[in-house]
Amino acid sequence: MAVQANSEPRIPLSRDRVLRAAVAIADSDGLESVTMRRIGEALSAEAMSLYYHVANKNDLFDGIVDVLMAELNESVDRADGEPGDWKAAMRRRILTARQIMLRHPWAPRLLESRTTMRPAVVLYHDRLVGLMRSGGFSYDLAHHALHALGSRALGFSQELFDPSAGAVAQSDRMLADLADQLPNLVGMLSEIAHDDPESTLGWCDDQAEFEFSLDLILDGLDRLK
Amino acid sequence: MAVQANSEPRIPLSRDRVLRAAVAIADSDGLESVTMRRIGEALSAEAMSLYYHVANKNDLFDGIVDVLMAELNESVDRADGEPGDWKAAMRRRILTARQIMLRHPWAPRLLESRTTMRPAVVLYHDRLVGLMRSGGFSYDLAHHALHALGSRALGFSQELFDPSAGAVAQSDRMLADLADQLPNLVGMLSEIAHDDPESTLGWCDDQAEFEFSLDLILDGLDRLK
DNA sequence: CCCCAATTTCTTACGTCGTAAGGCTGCCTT
DNA sequence: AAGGCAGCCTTACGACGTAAGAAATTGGGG
Repeated sequence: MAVQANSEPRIPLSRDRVLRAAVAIADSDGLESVTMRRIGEALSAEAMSLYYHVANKNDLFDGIVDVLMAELNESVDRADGEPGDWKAAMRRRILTARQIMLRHPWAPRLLESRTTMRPAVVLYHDRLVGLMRSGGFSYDLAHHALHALGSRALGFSQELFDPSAGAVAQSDRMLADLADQLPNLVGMLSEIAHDDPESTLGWCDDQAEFEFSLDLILDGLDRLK
Repeated sequence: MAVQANSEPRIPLSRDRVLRAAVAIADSDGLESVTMRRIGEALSAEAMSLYYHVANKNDLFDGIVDVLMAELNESVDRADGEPGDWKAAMRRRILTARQIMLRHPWAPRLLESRTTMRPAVVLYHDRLVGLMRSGGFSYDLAHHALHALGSRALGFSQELFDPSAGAVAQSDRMLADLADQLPNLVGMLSEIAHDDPESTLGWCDDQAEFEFSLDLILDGLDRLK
């Protein structure tokens, strides 16, 4: 094509620019819109040019995780240093991490899809173990704790039911049809459904449920200490 | 092409045959190998023929979930009826569900990817709520419990680190390099790593960790009852 | 039996994706 | 000045999901 006729002074590509463009696309249009050609377009370059800065799509996704986790670790470290016991410190750290995740709805799916461990993810968990150790945890219990928290340690929890608008509507109809087959859920939903009308955020569980579950686990660990 | 010269008596396609073929492919070669052309090949048919029995790939995946959950609900119901309080009953149900998940390593990823609720998934959770209700839970606490359990209710928990062979080897090298930057994890792993050599199953956390976390949550709920 | 209509399957084709292979260009060094 | 190499581009291939419509099969009524 050899466009570029417009005499813009061509900013050179770089891994960082590629990754940031990818994050921007994911933020605005979702992870499935993050495509080589689309990133190229955003950078006024050709898709194949990206391969000079990124080995392949897997490496690209790893890089996106790195960018995300850099932002997350920075925020989390900033929220650090305030007083409190291990439980308060972990709670603060995790809820701060959650803020970042809420800014990037694609992040949970991406993190779960990665098979290679990224240093920044490991580093985040190292700090969590540190907090637990200084709170009197044995290594063994801290290890159990990481498993028990799972993705909640990073501020999210995958929800099997997505209570977003469409899904709820569909499920309402279904529950009406199968009301007699699902007595317990029907009862539960009729009692709960309309109490917190708009606290859910689509992809994620709502904040109150997250905090409830987090505290349940932290308190449980406290008792085993 | 019009092969089929071989006068095999052509078994007609059906939604069920398509779905079962898809499950078989996922079991043997992974979810990413479940492709329209591949399913067709397995059934000696063309890819486009599948569309008469399945609306599109999304519908196909929904159908796979249905097949999976049918197997799961059947197993879970069979394990039912034995004595015990709500906690023992839920434990048994969930660990039975886990058995099915271990047979289908692709199931967690698939379930997390579905945005529409499938009836069989809802039904499974209805029974869980029923167990909790008969154990003295309020609807509100049962609701919290479902959130707290998350995917663990179905017998799995997504692990951020995949402790499979390759990843561990890579991480070992990384931990050696960054040992001073990750003091807590290095300490933890050196104490724990070689105690349970082969209890991990690759995609999933190992059984002991799962049960620890499950009991942590169930005990925590018990205390809130 | 044959014929017709409905059901089921196949053919062809399009647009999208990731990326292999290799060509062009301009700066940096000697 | 010449050569080299870093950076970017062109072209092309083989997957993928699936739209559109043609072909083949099947079952039922003369």
